[in-house]
Amino acid sequence: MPKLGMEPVRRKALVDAALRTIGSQGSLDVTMSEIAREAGVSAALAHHYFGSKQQLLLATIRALLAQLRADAVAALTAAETPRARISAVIRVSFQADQFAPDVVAAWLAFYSEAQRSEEVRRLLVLYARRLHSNLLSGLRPLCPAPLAKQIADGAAALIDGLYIRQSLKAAPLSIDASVTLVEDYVAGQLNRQHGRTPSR
Amino acid sequence: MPKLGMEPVRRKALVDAALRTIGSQGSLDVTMSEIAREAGVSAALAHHYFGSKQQLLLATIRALLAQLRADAVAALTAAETPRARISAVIRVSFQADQFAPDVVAAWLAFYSEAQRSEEVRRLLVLYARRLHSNLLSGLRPLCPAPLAKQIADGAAALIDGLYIRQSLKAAPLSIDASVTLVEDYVAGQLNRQHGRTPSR
Amino acid sequence: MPKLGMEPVRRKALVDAALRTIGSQGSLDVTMSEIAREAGVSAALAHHYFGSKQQLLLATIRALLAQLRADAVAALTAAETPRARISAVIRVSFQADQFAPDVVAAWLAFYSEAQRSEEVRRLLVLYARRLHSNLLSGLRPLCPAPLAKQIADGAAALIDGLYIRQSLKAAPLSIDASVTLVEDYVAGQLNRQHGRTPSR
Amino acid sequence: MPKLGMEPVRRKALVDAALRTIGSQGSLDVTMSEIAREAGVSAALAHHYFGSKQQLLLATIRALLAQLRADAVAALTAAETPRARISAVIRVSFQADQFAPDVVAAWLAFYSEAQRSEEVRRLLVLYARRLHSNLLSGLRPLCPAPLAKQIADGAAALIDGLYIRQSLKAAPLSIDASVTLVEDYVAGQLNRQHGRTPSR
DNA sequence: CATGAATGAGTTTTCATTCAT
DNA sequence: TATGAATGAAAACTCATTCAT
Repeated sequence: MPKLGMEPVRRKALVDAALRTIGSQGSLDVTMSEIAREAGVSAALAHHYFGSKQQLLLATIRALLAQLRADAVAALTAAETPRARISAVIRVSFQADQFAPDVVAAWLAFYSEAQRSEEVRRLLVLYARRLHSNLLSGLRPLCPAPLAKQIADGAAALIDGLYIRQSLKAAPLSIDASVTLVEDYVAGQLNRQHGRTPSR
Repeated sequence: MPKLGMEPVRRKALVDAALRTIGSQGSLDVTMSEIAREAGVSAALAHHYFGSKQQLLLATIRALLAQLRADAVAALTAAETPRARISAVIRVSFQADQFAPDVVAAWLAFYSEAQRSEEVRRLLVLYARRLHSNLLSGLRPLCPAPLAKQIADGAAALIDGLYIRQSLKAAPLSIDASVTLVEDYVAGQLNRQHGRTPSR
Repeated sequence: MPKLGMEPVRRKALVDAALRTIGSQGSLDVTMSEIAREAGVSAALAHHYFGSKQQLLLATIRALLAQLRADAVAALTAAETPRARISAVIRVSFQADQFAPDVVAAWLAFYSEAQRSEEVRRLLVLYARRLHSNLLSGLRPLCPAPLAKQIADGAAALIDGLYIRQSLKAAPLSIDASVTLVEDYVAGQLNRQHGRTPSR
Repeated sequence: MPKLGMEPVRRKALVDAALRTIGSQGSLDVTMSEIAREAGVSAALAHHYFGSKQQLLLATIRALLAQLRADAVAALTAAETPRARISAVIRVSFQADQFAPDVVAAWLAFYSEAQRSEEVRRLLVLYARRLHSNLLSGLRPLCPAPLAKQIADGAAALIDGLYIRQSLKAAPLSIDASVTLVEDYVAGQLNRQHGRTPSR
């Protein structure tokens, strides 16, 4: 008995299933059948709704980024000072569900895919820019523009690097330690503006 | 025109071809045929010498890491002060050939593969440990152990993060800028030891 | 034009095709493509339904044995005296469709495969046991247990030996001659119980 | 330092290696490389001497049959009465080295191959005829021609059947029991000539 | 005499995708 | 809306065979 209005339900189920499957296998090399089975539908249905595996993958990445953006927006809205905005951005990046091994593995797979798919690349660049600009919005009031930009670059890289290292599951830093590391970086760099110029 | 003693020649040619192919496609999803063609031999020969695709891939990663290690050893040997050791490690990580888009793409692919292959994971963990300990060897004389460890963690993550961002090819930091970023991080953190304890 | 409920139809078609192909080639070294072509479907479909070549092969042997068993059961049920049971078992073993060159060739191939596949071996041992016990059920009322067992061993071996010789297609014994040979063996051995002990 | 007169040495080594390899794997699906390795030479050399895998296989069967024939000739020569000739033939068929699992497995593989190779078939037919005629030479003096032929057929089939059952390695009859079984068959049939006609 | 080097042809297997129902 | 049926295309891997040395 086909129900009406199933489309959004199925789409979401499939996107969720895709994320779970990719996360648990740590690779985009999952089959449509696996994803569909995980979602409890046939592979043909996944095709019906998304047209192709690539499209389902893109939808999945978009969903992940949308979630992250929503969390970031919420956190930024709640922050009352520039410094608090910075901390909010950092915290969101390491919040439990984003930093879970599955999700980290999925992120990695997406980065890898970005080498081949211009569209995936575009999405990740978007995320990178957003992270950068979110950090910047907190840093700009606190230091000169060039330094703010540099700190934002560094903090963003640090966050991504902690993700990648997390994916190795060896000597993994805890969420707290990760947050501390980035906070310290920002603090250290903000401090420097009053001291000597950068080394090297 | 078969010549004798071709085995090492072919092995190297295949490993090099694999790295090039993986780098240019940004994925381990390259076929043995592609790699073999790139190396100018038949796919059967690649199997003959490496037994399986997986083994050729492992040999490729090992070669990449071996090169990196050799460079690091050379750089560390030449360094005369602890501070110089740190800079040497940083510089090696961003030296032109390692930071080339192809190589960065290959790295990313390897990280992704580590999710599925215990052996690949082991190799990357090894690299991570080595980077960490190389940094530590320069940091230990300069600050208390806990701080040294933390800075090493941060610098390593920063390096990896700059790699990952490089792979997106958007707003890419130059080699120099990348080196500066890490140097500044280390400098900033070493500075902090005289101030208050890390935030949080 | 996909129809529903094709699975059992295809499975049977593939098993039949496998038996025909193996029989006509006299070897398990047939390709999935050949079998699939014979069944009028794609090789991919054969994999879809059986998972692997080995599984299709096993299903084929099982089908052959199941047929044989069904025939034996029917024949045994119809037999009214112990002696008739023995004759029934013998007759079934040489019934036209089992003794056809194709089927004999397939049997041979299966025996050969049993050397490598524990599962195939198990199936053939099962068949051997059944043949033995079917013979025994007729023999037991007619002579002491040890002799019954010996006659069953001999008759079973004789049957198998006639099969193997049949496969050479040289100086082939007819079905009737084969049946007579085994019947005579049984008769001769049953006779002996009243005479001297076995020679040697 | 190539030695002269190596040809017969290598040929024998390869044929022996082939028999061992086929026996241990229970199949003709052994590779030239395996055989060559077992013989301690390169696969190329095997080709050099035999031209093709098929030729090496044929040489191997011929060697096996030649050995069997030599044993039979020796045993027949030693036998002084017709009855003793029969027993000699039986004994040779079950002598330890022929009845070893490896050799039995090889035999089976050859029978299977006979379905595809006319040449292999010819060789096995030859063996079958020889066995038949060897038995006949002992039987002819003891009973009328038609019965002699029938007993020879039966004994030969019994021998082959015991081989095939041996290959299953389940409830295997010992060499002695196998010999007894055939002897009893012959004795029983020779006896019958004085009694009633065959049943059925 | 002997072999390492090399490959073409072939086989199993996987999978995204299509289609009729 | 949903799916079972079906396949073409591609990929890893194997192996007998050839050839130059």
